[in-house]
Amino acid sequence: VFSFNKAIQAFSKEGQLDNAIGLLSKMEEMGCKPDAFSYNVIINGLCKKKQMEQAGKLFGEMLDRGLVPNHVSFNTMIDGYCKCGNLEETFEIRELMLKQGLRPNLVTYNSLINGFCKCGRLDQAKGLLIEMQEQKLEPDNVSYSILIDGHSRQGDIHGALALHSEMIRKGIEISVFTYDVLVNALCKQGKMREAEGILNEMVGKGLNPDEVVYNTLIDGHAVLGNTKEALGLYQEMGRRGITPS
RNA sequence: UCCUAACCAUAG
Repeated sequence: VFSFNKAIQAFSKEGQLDNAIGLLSKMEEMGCKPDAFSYNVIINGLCKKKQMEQAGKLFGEMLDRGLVPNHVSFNTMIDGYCKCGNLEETFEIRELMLKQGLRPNLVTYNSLINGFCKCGRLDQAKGLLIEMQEQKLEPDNVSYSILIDGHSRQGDIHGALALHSEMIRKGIEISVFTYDVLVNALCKQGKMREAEGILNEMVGKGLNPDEVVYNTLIDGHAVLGNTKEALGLYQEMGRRGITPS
């Protein structure tokens, strides 16, 4: 089963989902029962391609076969529906999940919060943040990155920065990824000085800025027509040993 | 071995 799952993973990664699905019957013939993992990988591939009808079909097939879906199975489906903007379906999945005796976990909430943020439904996203805490789940740096980005997309830079402060207050780790989101939020508002302040903050904390931070800053300057600054940052990235893509 | 977040790239 392990080997077949590896192969299914390989096909899925290449986007060759038909071949991956073909392996399900093949492994069956050879006496290897596909497990939830086998299905999860393929369903995730379909979700990434936004083929939710197919994903739902396979999910149903998994249940019909008597396989027990796990957190990853449900989270994958929820994320898929979120990415397609079909938030209604996520409630159905959540119900199914509870019927299976599974409580939403951190990834479930993060996926949902992302879905609502990307649809501009920030209030509901924040409601989910509260709900998860009521469930004794602590939001992590992913949760906050999603929300910071969500506020940024709505043009609410103050809300975004408030979340940054909240992370500091709560002692939640601010990763390079989170800094990328913050820098992007400021750049999108044309607040280049502040954005570079964040860059300095991360360097001050001993974190290594990555290529994305520089891409973000360079793009911010480019949009404003600040060629000199953009070029300066390009050179700075070289000095830091970052290879531009 | 499987699930969640960011930039350039929903390119006018």
